[in-house]
Amino acid sequence: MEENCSTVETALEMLVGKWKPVILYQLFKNGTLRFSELQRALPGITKKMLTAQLRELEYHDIVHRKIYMQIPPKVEYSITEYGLKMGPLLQAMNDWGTSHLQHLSELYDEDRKAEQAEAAAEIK
Amino acid sequence: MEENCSTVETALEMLVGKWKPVILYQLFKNGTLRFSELQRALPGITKKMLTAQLRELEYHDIVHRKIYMQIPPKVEYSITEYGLKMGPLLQAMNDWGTSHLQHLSELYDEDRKAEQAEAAAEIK
DNA sequence: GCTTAAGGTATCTTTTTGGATACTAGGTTT
DNA sequence: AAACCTAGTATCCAAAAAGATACCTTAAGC
Repeated sequence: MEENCSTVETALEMLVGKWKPVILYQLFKNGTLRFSELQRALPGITKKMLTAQLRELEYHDIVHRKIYMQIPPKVEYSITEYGLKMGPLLQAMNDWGTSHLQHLSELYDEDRKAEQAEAAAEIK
Repeated sequence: MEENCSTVETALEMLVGKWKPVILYQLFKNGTLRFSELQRALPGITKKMLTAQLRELEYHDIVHRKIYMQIPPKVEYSITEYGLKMGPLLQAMNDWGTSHLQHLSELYDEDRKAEQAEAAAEIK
């Protein structure tokens, strides 16, 4: 590991904020989506948030924004070629996250079960 | 990738919040540190924040808290055995972050250079 | 000539996060 | 008896992030 961890934080910037992971997920899955399609795919997101997150991803060269000059407007978003390189990292994070969820449930479900057993014993 | 991305968010929870990466970095590097040693290693962090971050890491079974019953108090923090398994993921994030920083600087430094060249051309 | 459409921006309010400061316990040192 | 030590809590306040809502554009359709 490095002397400081600003690089980890850089990686994190790409993913923090409640919406970026799911935006990336949608774009990785569907290839190309219009603004309104993304909005529909992300129940509860506001235009402001969606715009802000997409602009950050665009700045970082992860997402490409293609504007069609027509009215009503049409804008399509997709993962850039460079952005595709994030795939393995996202996959690794997803894998770790998956097994971590299981770890947590084993950890705390067992506590819960133990408490229930205890409670049951007291009733007797 | 999975149907939703809550697992990625789980992975992120372990790392978001300005302090967790550097706390983990210190503990991975040094093995075991007292509360006050961590505080010294993290210039600017308050006790409140340090405590909060450590408690979250402890809840997730990433960090172990060992209390010595003595006065003045002594508490040592270290990465759990389970937590060590995060090492490769942290490394992968660090690697991606490192190369991404370079990518960004290439992207935007070249713009700057191009602008400077343009400006120079206009002066002639 | 009013409405609808898409992709936003502007403004305000709420929520979340982080920080500053003061306080605690109780044995040891001065 | 006062001061110091460590590992915290408690309370209050500021800053940042997120959300709600209204508004803009310009062409087409009714």
